[in-house]
Amino acid sequence: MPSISERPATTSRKRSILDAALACFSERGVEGTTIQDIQAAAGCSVGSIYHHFGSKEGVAEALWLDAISRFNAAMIKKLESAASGEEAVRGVVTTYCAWTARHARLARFLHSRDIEFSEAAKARQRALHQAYIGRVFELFAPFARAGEVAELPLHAYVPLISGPIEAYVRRWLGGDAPSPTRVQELFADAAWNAVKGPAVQH
Amino acid sequence: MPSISERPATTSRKRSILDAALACFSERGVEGTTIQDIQAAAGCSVGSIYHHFGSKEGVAEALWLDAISRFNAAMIKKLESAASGEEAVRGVVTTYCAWTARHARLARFLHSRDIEFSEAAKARQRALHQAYIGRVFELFAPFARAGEVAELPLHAYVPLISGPIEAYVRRWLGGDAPSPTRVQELFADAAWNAVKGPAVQH
Amino acid sequence: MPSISERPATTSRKRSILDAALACFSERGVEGTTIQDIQAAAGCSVGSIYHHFGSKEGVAEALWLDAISRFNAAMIKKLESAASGEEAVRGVVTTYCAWTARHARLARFLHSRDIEFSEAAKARQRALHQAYIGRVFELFAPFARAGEVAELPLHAYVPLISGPIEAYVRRWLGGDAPSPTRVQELFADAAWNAVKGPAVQH
Amino acid sequence: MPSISERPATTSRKRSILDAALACFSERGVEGTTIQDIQAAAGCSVGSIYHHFGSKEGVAEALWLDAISRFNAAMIKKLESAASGEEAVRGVVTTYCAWTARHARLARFLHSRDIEFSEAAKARQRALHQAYIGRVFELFAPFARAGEVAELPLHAYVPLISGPIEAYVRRWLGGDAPSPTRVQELFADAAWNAVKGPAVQH
DNA sequence: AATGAATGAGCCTTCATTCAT
DNA sequence: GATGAATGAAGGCTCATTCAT
Repeated sequence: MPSISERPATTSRKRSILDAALACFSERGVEGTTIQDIQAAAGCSVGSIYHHFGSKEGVAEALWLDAISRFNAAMIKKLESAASGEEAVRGVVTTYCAWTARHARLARFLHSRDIEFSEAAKARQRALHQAYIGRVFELFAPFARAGEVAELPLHAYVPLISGPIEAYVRRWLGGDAPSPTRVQELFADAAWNAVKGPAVQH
Repeated sequence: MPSISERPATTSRKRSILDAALACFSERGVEGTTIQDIQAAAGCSVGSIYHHFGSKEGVAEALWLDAISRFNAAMIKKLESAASGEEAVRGVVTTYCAWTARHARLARFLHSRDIEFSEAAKARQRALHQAYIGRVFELFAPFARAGEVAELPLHAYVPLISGPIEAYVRRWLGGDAPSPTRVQELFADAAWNAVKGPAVQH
Repeated sequence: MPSISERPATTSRKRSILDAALACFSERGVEGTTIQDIQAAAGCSVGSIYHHFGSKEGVAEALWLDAISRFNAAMIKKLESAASGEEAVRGVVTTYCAWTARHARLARFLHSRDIEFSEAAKARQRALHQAYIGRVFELFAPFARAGEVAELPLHAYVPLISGPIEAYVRRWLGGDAPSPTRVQELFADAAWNAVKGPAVQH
Repeated sequence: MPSISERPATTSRKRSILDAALACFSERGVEGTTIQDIQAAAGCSVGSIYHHFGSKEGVAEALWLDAISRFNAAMIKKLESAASGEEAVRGVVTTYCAWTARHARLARFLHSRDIEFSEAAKARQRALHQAYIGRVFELFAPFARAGEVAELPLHAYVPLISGPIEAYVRRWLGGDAPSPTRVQELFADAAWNAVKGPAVQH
């Protein structure tokens, strides 16, 4: 089972290339960023990027998987400390807000849909996602069994809980809305209302 | 005030170029599509595209504004027939579902964020959006005044109502979830719960 | 059946690119020649080469097939006028000499083995070769039936007749031997001796 | 005078690099082979190749001179045991066949013409060749003086004797003809007929 | 002797755009 | 309006070579 924990530290050169790439990607998009851009930002040679990542796509993929791992780790950590269904659901919304605010560029990168990843990268992502979503459902299971959380179609939970805050954050990242911290309680309410179960007093 | 109605009829050549472009864009993305691709798909010459749209970006922009206009028109039409706040809110969700299902490629194109449009196009879009959102609030105003719809921060309404179904549809377009028609009532419930006002019996 | 005749005249731009490529290839080899070299020699743009030939390899292949066609045509023409087996065999040697002397750069290009052609090009070459070798055996058939030419393993004829002059010419093209015209009668004798049949007075 | 004998023993590391290089060269050609390819095939580091050979060209040159030395040694050994002109000439053909069959990859490498060697290497090669060809003519001299071998232009001997079998072997190496052992007697006959002198009964 | 990360000049190729017909 | 050959700037990538360890 793929690990959900923080990725191990990479060599500083690899790390600095990823950091430089993120800066470039969030300024000009992935397609709009050239290898020259990354190389100049990282203060290394073109060859070094290819030595470590094989291709420009390889850099984007490494960054993508890295970002997913970090996000998942933050979310799991929060859920592991939740003592009730409500706390868990509200935690998803607030953690989404907090992580996104702290890692705005990484979040923008994860939201961008102008990348076509290799099959290998997508497979790796699916593995990460399976491990992640499996753990999430595992953590929610007790609350579901207790009737705190309603029984809904499996694919409905995530959109119902995260959809509003995702949509809001997208607008915020695009400069079309104020900071999400100002609405997070409101959106946490909505998320909880959308999935709370029969055992909860209405 | 920019028109919200259906796009004006264009020459059949322009139309066929837009159709070809949409097919290419949804297969390979905007950046991934070349003028040659569009030209081959439309069965015309390169020069013809430049004659009608001036540039590749011009094609994407025309298609973008066209899609927005069509979507907005469908939504406004639905809202104009809503007799209550609940009917209006649920109408947003179901119309979003229905339009997206009927125009999947166009929806995917609108969802893609790999385009950097010209200032002129963005201005035109803003104008369309202002007209649209203005009309939407105009149509909701009576229900808000009657307390059917809650008073919330302005930027919260759209994410709360459309966020879940948008998130779901994104997954569906990506092949990761079943057809949205199966969950649209559930999501309409959630939308209504999220914004219904004090005048409504809970 | 593929034509053995001279290839039809191509547009002058294509022709001038092929000519420039030949000049470059014979000076620096195929691997050693860059697209920039060809472009500069042809006085055209980089794009124009790609427009007509698709790739650097495409240029080399077109030149290769062109050279083969021309050589084959010259050889067939000579053989069609041969009235006896001896005349035909000696004709192969003298035509080889003459064509090679007149088209030294093309001959050097055909002799170079530093090219790896595409399957499509190799298939086209095989077709040309089949048509050529078929016609050659057709023209030799009467002399073979008459006993003027000996019965030998099929794969032995060409090496026995052309091998010595080919080896000599290779040395000449490499600057290691005098002009082949000075030895062509000697090599024609050897070729005829190697394949003449029982019906010939020894 | 440069030695004609078998190459001196090298360290096993140098040997394994040369073997790996030969394998790569015969699969992908010299230009098509990278230092990385050789390094991977030899199971050593990039630096090690540079330590031993100085450059990629240095590897090819060492292999080239090694192959030439080996071939020459085999040929000289055969000629030293020839008791007559005919035996010598036939020996050239059969030795060419045998050596080529036993060292197919090395033979293919010697046949390839996609290498541009350094002046130093070419000088070394010329020296080897002078020593070799000098020894060959020395060994043929008695037979020539006795009239067993005809008086011909100097540059004609090698093409007349070796040309057919070279041409045949080239086709065999290219997969276009059966094993040369099946025609070697026939080609030996032809070689002898091409150069036998007046003292021989026709 | 061995290692392999780092370098960077240079190459092939793409593709939006132009313009003469 | 339509055509498509021509253009050339710009980008991704390769790979021989170096050098600190």
